[in-house]
Amino acid sequence: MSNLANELKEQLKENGYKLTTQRRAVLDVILEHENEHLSTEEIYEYVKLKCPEIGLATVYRALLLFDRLELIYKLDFDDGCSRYEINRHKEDHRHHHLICTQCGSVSEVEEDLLETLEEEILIKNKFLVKDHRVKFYGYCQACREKEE
Amino acid sequence: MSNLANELKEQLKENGYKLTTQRRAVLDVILEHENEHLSTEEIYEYVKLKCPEIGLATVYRALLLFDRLELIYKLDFDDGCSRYEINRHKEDHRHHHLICTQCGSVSEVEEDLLETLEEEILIKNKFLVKDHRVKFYGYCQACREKEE
DNA sequence: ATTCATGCAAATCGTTTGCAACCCA
DNA sequence: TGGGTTGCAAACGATTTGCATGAAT
Repeated sequence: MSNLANELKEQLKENGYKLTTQRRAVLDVILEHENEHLSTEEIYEYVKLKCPEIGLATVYRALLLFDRLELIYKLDFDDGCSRYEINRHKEDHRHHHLICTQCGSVSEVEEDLLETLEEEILIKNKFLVKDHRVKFYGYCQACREKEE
Repeated sequence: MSNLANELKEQLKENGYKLTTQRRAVLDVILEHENEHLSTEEIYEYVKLKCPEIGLATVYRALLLFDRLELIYKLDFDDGCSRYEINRHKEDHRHHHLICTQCGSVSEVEEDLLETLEEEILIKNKFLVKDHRVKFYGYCQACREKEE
């Protein structure tokens, strides 16, 4: 059993949940497709290759659970469905998304320069920021080159 | 007719759309409830006071149109429905949202300190940022005071 | 008059839920 | 064994669409 599988097992046990074949399969698919921002339906299609009998509802339930346990992150790229990525928050691998409004591609930035802004917010708004989500909209390199 | 109504009329005419009573009513409601982040259903309820015969579908269609014309902004606070606010982008009144994960309240920050980050993104990622959306999650003042 | 917009109801889509059968701890 | 978990199908809620009627330019 891999490192991550063990970690998952522990996380589930701590909260009184069971490590089932289906849950393993769902997490494995997300891990095998890092940076692809798979939607629930896409995850379902991939999981079916390993687990042909799995139901869509089970995938939804697994994703809901992983999201609550903060193993994964729900993303919203305004395309009408939920997408997910592994939560690397604890390792401080926070990143933001660059969404190209021309071709729809999504890439990532590793930067995190929001600390100063968060300090200001605490002072001015008395609001304690614990997390943030940032989406940048614009034109990717490929689209900009095509434009010329 | 107010400034904004005129602006709306012009925006619609430019694109070959008509200024109908219903569209006026929808925009008026959003304007009359600034900073309230009304959901479609809430907008519908308010609009019915002025326009009792209006159908929910018409509200959806008006909001879709205004969003495409960038008169309004669609917001997503993860509560399962679309919310909207007037787009003050052109006036550079850009703001971000502070979402309290305890009580669910949403407030606003006027700050915009992302320019430096956007410059860096252009250099490192060759991605030209035209717009961005930022959501901060944390604890509002009221909830933090209750905690103590 | 023409063309676009509306209201209504039905259709759609993503997601959730109830329940009997099932399986991990 | 027993309570969490699954698969299935039905239910759900938000949003969209088809169509005949109605209104704005």
